[in-house]
Amino acid sequence: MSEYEHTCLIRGDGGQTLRAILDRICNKWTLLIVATLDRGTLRFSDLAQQIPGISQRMLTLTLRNLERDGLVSREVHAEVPPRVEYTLTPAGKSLIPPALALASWAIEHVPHIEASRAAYQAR
Amino acid sequence: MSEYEHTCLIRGDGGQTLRAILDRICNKWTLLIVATLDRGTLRFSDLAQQIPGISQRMLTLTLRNLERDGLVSREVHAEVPPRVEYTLTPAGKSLIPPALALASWAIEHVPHIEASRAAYQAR
DNA sequence: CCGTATCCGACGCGATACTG
DNA sequence: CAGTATCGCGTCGGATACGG
Repeated sequence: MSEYEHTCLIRGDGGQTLRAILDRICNKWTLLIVATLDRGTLRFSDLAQQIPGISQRMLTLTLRNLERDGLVSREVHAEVPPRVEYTLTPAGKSLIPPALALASWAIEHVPHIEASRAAYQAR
Repeated sequence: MSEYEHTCLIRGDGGQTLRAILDRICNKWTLLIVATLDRGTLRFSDLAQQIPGISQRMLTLTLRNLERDGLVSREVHAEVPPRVEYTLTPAGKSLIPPALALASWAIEHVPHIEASRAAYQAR
C-alpha cells in the first residue's frame, strides 16, 4: 500500500460500510452507553442514572440496537421486581479503543476548532 | 489511570465534547471528503466526481463546515473560468488516523454484526 | 465552474402517558 | 423495575432551479 492509499479503507465501497457503522455509533447515546458498560455489567436503572439526561425511550432503543448488532448482551432475570442486566460483548469491548482514539483527537482539537470558528465568525 | 477508567475520555463531560466532534464527522459526507482530500489538493469539480452520489449542495455545505472548523483550506483563484481548490490542513490530516482506526474496526466487524442481525431477526 | 435559494420528505429524539 | 405507545418538533439531506 503506497503512502496515500490507506484511506481506501474509508473510501472503500463509497463509504457505505463505514457510514453504516458510523450511523450506529454516532447517534446521541451509543458511545456513552458502551463507555459506561465498559466498567462492567449494569442493569437498566443503573445505566439510566449513570447517563445523565437520557430518556427511558432512548436508553431502550439504543440498547436494543446494540443487542441486535451483538455489541451488548441482555440478560433477563425472572424475579419480582424484574432485573435486566446489560453487558458488553467482546465485540462491544473491541469498539472502545478506536472510540478512544477518536475521543482523544476530539479533545486535542477542540481548542483549534473553536478558535477557527471564532475567526470564521469574524468576517 | 486504572484499568477501567480510560473511558473517562468518552464519558468526560457527559459526552458533549465528543459528540460535538462526532456530529461534525458523522454526517453523510465529511469523512469521505476528508479521505479524498488526503490524496492532495483538489478543486470543487474534481471532488464532485470522485465522490459518487454527492450533490452540489452537500458538497458545498460540508466543505464550508470543514473550512469553518479549520480542517480544510479553501483557495479561490480569480480566473475565468473560476478555479477553487481545497486542501487538508494539518488538523484535517490528523483526523485521518483515528478515522482509519474506526474504519478498520468497522470492516473487521461487519460480518459479526450482520450475522448477529440475522440471528436477531429470526425470533 | 462554482456556487446559492427554496421546497419537501424522512428520521432522530424528547416529552408524556400508560402497562406487566 | 423495565419497558412500550403516541405525538410533535427540529434537523439533515435530496431535487430542482437560478446566479456571478
